[in-house]
Amino acid sequence: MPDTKPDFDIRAFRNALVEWFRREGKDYPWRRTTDPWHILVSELMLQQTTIPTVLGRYERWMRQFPTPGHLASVDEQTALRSWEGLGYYRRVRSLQAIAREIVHEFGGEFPDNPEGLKRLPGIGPYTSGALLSFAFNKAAPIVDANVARVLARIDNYSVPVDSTEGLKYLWTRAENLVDPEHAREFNSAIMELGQTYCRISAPDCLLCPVRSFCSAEQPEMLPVKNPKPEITRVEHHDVLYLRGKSILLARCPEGKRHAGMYRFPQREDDHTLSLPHVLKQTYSVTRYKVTRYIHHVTESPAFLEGEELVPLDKVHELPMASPDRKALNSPVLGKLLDHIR
DNA sequence: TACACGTGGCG
DNA sequence: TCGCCAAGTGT
Repeated sequence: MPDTKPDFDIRAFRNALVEWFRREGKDYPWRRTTDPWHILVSELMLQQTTIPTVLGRYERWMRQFPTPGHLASVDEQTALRSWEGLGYYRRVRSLQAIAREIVHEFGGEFPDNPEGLKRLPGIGPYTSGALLSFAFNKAAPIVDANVARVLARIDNYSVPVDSTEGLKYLWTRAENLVDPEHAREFNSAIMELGQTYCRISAPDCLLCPVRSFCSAEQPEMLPVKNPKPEITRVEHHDVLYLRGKSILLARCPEGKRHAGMYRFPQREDDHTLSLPHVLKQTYSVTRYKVTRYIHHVTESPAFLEGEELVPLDKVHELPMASPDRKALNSPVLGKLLDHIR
């Protein structure tokens, strides 16, 4: 068992890590607060998203929605629009659902225990631990990709970290290691170690503050992960249809990708496909590599479910996924739109 | 359990 | 150009 490794001095490990963090830890906006609302926003933004991306968005979001009440009171479209470009839009729906629950059910107070937190949508074991430690300084474990890498290397652990067995091991190990006296600093430290010295490629073991605790023989080979699904190429054909000073857009249905967001209407009929395209885009979305053609349609198509004409001066208010926003802002479409404005 | 869910940066 | 990856969760 991980907690019974004979020559591993847990207290010394905690001290080395926390002291390193106090010396060299970075200063992020979300490390300057213990307000659970601020911590929650930062954690949801940071899920599968890089720190530079979040640094470019976090403070503006907090100015717009400084309390749960501010997000609870706007409509979903406004919330989605504010999240635009960050991806994984379910996160902002969860955030708004949580905000409304905090305001209307919990009198504005966050739960400070794992049972209460994990009942909230979008909060899993990682985010629960992050809130408990970063906001409430409680000795809750966290395991994210950084912690998994650090722990796998420290223990020279070669079971896939995304397997059931691997996850169980890592969470148990994280729970044993977390410093009960300095949970906030310890969890920040172990994550930051994974981003700096214990990085994925070319780890800098010579400068690592906990190198004397590490068993890794070939750190660059750890952690082991399960293989990823293959990439599938797909083609989409969409239409640009303008009438007066409006554009035809489709609202994505609930429960599907980009739910609640607006996109160019899709068509697969032979007539549409026979028209020359005004724009060709390629982009990746999860396991798909998409080639998307936008055809300029001049005769009114039959409107399908969820499609509506949107005045061009309102388009900027609607939430759109990045490829659609980029298409709309592209020079070639811009020229067409300017022509009728 | 395996897959869906976005995006941008980097080697 | 391409594959990999990031402070994961829901189903």
